[in-house]
Amino acid sequence: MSELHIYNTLTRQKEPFKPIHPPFVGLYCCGPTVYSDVHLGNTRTFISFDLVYRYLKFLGYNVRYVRNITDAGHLTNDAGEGKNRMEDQAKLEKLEPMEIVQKYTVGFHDVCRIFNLLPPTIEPTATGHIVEQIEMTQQLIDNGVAYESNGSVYFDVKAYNAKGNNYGVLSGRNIDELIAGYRDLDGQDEKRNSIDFALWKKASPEHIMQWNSPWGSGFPGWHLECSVMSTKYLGKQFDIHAGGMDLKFPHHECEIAQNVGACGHAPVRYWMHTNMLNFNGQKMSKSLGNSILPMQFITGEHPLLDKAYSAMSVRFLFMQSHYSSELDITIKGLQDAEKGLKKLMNAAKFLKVLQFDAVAVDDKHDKLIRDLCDECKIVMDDDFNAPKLVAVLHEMATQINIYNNSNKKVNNISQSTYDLLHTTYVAYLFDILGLNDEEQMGSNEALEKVMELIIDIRKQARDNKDWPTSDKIRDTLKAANITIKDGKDGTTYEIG
RNA sequence: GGUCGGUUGGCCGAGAGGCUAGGCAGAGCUCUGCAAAAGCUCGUACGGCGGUUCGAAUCCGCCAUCGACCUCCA
Repeated sequence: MSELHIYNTLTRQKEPFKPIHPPFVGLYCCGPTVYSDVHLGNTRTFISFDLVYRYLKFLGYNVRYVRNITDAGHLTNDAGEGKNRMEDQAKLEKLEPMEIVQKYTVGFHDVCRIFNLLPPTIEPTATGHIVEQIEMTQQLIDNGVAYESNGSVYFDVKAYNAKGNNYGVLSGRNIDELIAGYRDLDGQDEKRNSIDFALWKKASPEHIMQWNSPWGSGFPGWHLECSVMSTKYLGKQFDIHAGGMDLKFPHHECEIAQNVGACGHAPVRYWMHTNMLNFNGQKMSKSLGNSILPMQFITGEHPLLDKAYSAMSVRFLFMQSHYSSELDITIKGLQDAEKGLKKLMNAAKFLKVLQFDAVAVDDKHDKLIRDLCDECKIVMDDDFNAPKLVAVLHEMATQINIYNNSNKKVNNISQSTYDLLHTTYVAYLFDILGLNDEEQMGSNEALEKVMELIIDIRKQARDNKDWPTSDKIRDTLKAANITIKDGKDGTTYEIG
């Protein structure tokens, strides 16, 4: 039996996965900032860790999956001065900050549902943990690695390193080089060193989102909430921390420093980072005009898209590349994914109607099927290798199709192998890759009855060799986006 | 400038010192009133130059090239 290995970005190697307190596993993923729509790259990360969550559960672990909602406190330097994003956006749209938060949180959850993400077991918000953030800030001051300055509190990176710690362990940076490379930004004069980062930020009177603290009225710094919430729900040391590669520095680096500074030891055993998403070879960004929202893929309403693509096609496209690889989305890639997914779903349908009828077990073929089933676990155990799993599923689909073509009889493998094929294919395709059959989901009874009738009428016409009528039905339906499929065992239809 | 990753067949994308990845496209075939759909079969690639080795796409070095991060960002 293989065992799960995870590529740990902290140690830069693949390591066997040993939970701290089996069978429990703590998994933390940096969630979205709900001041605007989640974008697709963000979605890729969440889908990647949905896969991780699903697979850990499949392996029998009792997983607490925490994914936060950042609804306060992030700073932006766009205008040359520190401002609260939530507040900026609120002014633009003339809404209350919490209205913005609510709107985009709901939108985020819609996207999660459509892409078939399992909800995390806890989804804490930053604004719901202000007290804890103040407490951790105080703890860091007490421990001598943070200082108050003009109503704000900063993490003292040099003092932290002087205690034998290493700010830069995760991202491979060196603080002297960082200090040398920093450009001047407003508010730097409050800091002892340019690399010090805010734990608590003083709020000017016009800030709408602010809370009282021992240092005056203000709001928490960018990195603090994740340290606080992961510690609160997963403990001072937990198994897996996940996020996008671009969060490695400074966000995750700061998180480590905060946790070590407050608790005295490293918080996370395995760090996992997803790679970036591009569109037509370019980073997806608003400024380049190639940013497409997740929902726009579903509706097809975007100039760069030729048509609508289902959420499952997009999810499948993601599953065809490893989470740690860059992924370039193209129209061709979307089309390919659509077809590949359909093939896998068709095989799942065929699998349902196969009948077991072992006339003579062919040991060689029996082994072939068993090996394919075993391969599913082996490849997933290898750092969640979804693309390879997809390849194995395709090979299984071919075997299923061969049975389907031979009178739907499974006649050369043992009953137990047949059962294994059945459970394995379904488990990995639906439960682990998290794909579902959208065609089936979209079906409704009334339409099915109508189609049954139409197909029957067409059959009569065909039996009478009334080709004009039969072709008219086929062509008219085609124009209505319904494809008639004449098979060996009768006619079926497909929407789309 | 610093840190870290890529460069695989027509396209996408895994793998990794010798053993078929897989998908899409393409070709052939089966089915079929025609077509479509569906299915089966086939294809032998690893940026360049050196080196290590019995053997390298896989390891080492150099070069070229693309990109990410270093500032909010998944």
